[in-house]
Amino acid sequence: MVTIRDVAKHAGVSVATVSRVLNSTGYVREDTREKVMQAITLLNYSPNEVARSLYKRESRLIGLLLPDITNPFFPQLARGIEDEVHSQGFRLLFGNSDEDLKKEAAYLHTFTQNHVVGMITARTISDDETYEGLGFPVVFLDRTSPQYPSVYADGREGGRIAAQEIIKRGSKQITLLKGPPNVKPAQERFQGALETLSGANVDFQVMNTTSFSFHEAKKWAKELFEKHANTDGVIASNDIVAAAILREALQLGKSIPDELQIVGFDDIPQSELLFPALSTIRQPAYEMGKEAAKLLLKYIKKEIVQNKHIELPVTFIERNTTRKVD
Amino acid sequence: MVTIRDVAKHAGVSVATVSRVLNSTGYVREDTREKVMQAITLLNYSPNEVARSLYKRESRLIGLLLPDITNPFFPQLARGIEDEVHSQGFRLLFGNSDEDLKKEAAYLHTFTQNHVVGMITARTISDDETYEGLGFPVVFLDRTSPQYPSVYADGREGGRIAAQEIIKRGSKQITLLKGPPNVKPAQERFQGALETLSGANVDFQVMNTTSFSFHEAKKWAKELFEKHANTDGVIASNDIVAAAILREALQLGKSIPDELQIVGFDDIPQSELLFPALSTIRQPAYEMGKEAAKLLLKYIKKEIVQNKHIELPVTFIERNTTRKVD
DNA sequence: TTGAAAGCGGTACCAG
DNA sequence: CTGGTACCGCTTTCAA
Repeated sequence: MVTIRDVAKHAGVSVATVSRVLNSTGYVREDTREKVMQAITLLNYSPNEVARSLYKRESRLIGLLLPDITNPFFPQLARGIEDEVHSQGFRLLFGNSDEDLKKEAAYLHTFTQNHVVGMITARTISDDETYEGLGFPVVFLDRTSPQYPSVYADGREGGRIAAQEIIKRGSKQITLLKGPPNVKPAQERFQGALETLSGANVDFQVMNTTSFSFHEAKKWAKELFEKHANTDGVIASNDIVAAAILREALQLGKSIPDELQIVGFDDIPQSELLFPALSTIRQPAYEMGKEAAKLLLKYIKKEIVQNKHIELPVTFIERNTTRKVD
Repeated sequence: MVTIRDVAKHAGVSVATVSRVLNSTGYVREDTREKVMQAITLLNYSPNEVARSLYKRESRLIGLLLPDITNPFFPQLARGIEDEVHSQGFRLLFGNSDEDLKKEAAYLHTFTQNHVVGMITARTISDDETYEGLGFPVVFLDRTSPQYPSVYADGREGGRIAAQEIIKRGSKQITLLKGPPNVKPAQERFQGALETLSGANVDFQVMNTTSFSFHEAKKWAKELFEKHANTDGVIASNDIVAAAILREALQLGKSIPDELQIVGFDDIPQSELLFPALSTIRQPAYEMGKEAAKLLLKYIKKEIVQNKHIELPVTFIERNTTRKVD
């Protein structure tokens, strides 16, 4: 491994000088700078991040904590974050929390022990004390937080829109899925939809689904049609569940969207490939990730931030599990 | 930040002693060990990974390079890796390469600069020189490599099985999708299927699809039925493309699987939620990730490894885009 | 069984 | 404009 000392020796200068040209700090005469640069390229030297990190007490690493990368909503987020962060020269220390306090604590520990300059967390359970006194900026993603900077989509509005659109298209006996009680964004969608449904001239029922997983989704779908065979509109808690319901409905021979309309939530890439293609409420996941990264980077660079809370719009993506209106 | 010196002072010993109890190296009398432990818990001390990493020239970080986490096959891999690695006390430095040599080089650089103890790469383009002289073990995932340890599924066999199963179920005019030419596993599947198809009593055509992306998938699907309207069996290069084809076929009013059979590849979680549920060749992605991590960890711990190449079996998952046989 | 001290590879202060 | 050097926090000889 070639060190700064090797470079200094080769260039016939001191390590201090090499450090200066490396970081473009302080004065360095042009010709010595060039000597140093030559030595650097000659030796193919590149500074040791760990040593730098030790002295400066900060690395170029950013912590990223997601509930579960296996949930199709998160890869988009992660990608948005990575693209932004990478373009600014930072790298990601990544972990899945499973919304498990123990794992989360382990990662927070890792992050501090490795001198990350900041972190992004998409945890949705609401117990913010865990994040106190961390010593580096934290951005919450996919949920609001009064104290912490955060980036999120307007879930409540999304819920409202979902309900409005399905009502507008003629469903009269709507089933609203509740989604995991501890996942805040899910509950906001739910509340939004509930709000609109309550005020509208339709019948509706709430079904208490408690998870998002692939496995469970099939279960909810079955249960839904057993309990509410006559429903003619479903507002699902996310696209996975919506896909499972669509599947079950087709299985039962229901015609979509004529007999039954379905609206999902998230707009994961796969939703477009379903048949009929899923109508859904889109959350701009990639952009959310990107915005979160930008926001964090501002804190890291100690720029002044105007809005510590960034809300991104949700939009109704009309595809073919809802009827057309004019 | 509380350092080893603080602990030493509190315990009335030297930093060397604290280090010894921390690492359980060398001799330390039981009662001094206890004094130290008390000081540690009292001060809530935990050692600085960066300092440790600098001296030892190795961290507890593992590099993970995936082509694109947004491709639904990779989150499973990533999760398998993370679970294993995390359980053994290691953490992940993660990046997407987009199969781009520049980005890849940037990450290799990051990994070395941050003293990773090893890395896993799922890159599929075959230019192994990039990985020479890295100074830490590398495990290739999702593809073979003669020199490097690697974990992969038997793609060729998968291709054969796909072809056998679709033939067995009566398709006579089969369309085989080629998949991205630079993605090795895709080409192996292709070759396997081609091999079986060539030797069988069926007509078939090869369609040259060059990517896996969601966006392109729809295009291939359209193109497929324009070019080969009379095809009665499709072997897709992965489940995304298969989903797009299923979608297009249903759109065109084809009855699945009676008129047209479709076999995918990968068995991503979503495939089960399609209607009809997708028959596919399963690659055990999670297990592959886990095995890759285990293999790497063996190298890291300098254990003797029996097989540097681990091949996992692929299996035909019979669902409803293929007909039943008895 | 313990402590002093020399690094690991950088950064930054201070003197010249 | 440049060099010497202390120091970041930990590990590991070496000597006591």
